[in-house]
Amino acid sequence: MELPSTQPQPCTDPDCRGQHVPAERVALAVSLCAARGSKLTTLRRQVLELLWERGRPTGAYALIEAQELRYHRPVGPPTVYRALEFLMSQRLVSKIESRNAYVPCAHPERQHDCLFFLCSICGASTELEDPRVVQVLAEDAAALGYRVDRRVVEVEGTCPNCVPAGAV
Amino acid sequence: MELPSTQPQPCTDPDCRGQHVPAERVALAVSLCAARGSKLTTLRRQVLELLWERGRPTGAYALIEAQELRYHRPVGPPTVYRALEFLMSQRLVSKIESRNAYVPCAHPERQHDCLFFLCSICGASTELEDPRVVQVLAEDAAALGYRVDRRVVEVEGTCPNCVPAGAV
DNA sequence: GGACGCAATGTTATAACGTAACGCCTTCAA
DNA sequence: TTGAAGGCGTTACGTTATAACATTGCGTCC
Repeated sequence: MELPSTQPQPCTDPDCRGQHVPAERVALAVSLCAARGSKLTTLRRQVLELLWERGRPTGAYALIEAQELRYHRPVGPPTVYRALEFLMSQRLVSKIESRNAYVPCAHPERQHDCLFFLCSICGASTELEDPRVVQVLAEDAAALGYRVDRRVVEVEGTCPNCVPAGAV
Repeated sequence: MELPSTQPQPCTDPDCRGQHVPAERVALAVSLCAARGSKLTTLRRQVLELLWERGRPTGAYALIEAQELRYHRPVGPPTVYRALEFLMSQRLVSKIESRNAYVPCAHPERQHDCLFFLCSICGASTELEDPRVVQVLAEDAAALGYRVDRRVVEVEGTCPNCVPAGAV
């Protein structure tokens, strides 16, 4: 049996195997922010809800449209970007740099940088936590003399649903 | 002694310890493209030269200005983006997704995806090759059923020159 | 030579992403 | 009650990237 810290953790919550019901995730965010004393306002919560409901990396301007449709509350770009900035500061959301898009974080209760696997066909993203990546990058950073603030790890490819069975 | 493939390779060329003279790197690109039968035109070569001379991640619009200044050849955005697209297809250049900027690749003769360490203070970037990262991400991708096309690994932090001696 | 085909580049316009600056409103504490 | 701070609205603009179409240059085939 290996140490937990040497194994990847696709989703360590026993009750969550991809079953990230938006309402539950938002409720978790509400309680987290309450505990932290950070203000998850209505607008910020709505943006988070929209990201969960979308289920895939979503651009800021798509969120603006969605906000109007879903909540009948028209918002400008600065408003949405400010909400995203807050949500990222709370680790409730991550930016997918290679797409200029945003995704909700499955497990904001754990402070970590995630890996993201992105399907270039269907657009889906899968979040993963793997301490080995963190470890290796930390070693490399130390060898180079770098201090690490943030990790961006995005793997683009084809997800299981989009890979024809048996194909390379 | 460990296997080579398990060690990071900051720069395995014996003659290159950061001594990437632009002219030499461009000459390498010329011979590589000749060998591959791909057309490194004057414009494409100039863009590559500019990237080497800049020595740090550079945005497309900065390249447009530099092209005008350095070669007295005004170019439009599509032209520069096409040149970058070609250079990336040849692995002569990588895009730094977290900055919307482009860097020349130190060792295009080796087909690989690199890690990049980025200094948020001075803007410098350091390219690194580490098979361990490739290996770990491949394992994670396999576990998730993903086929991997491209890896984006960018570590943001503070470089040795910008970290005050002894600081965290 | 000249007509064709094709790749590369030029040109115009616009899409997509992101932010600066300023003002109003609410909240909360002194 | 008033002043400070944070959150949001609004306008305008800056930055990054691409669509669509025109033009150029160059090799090939007749």
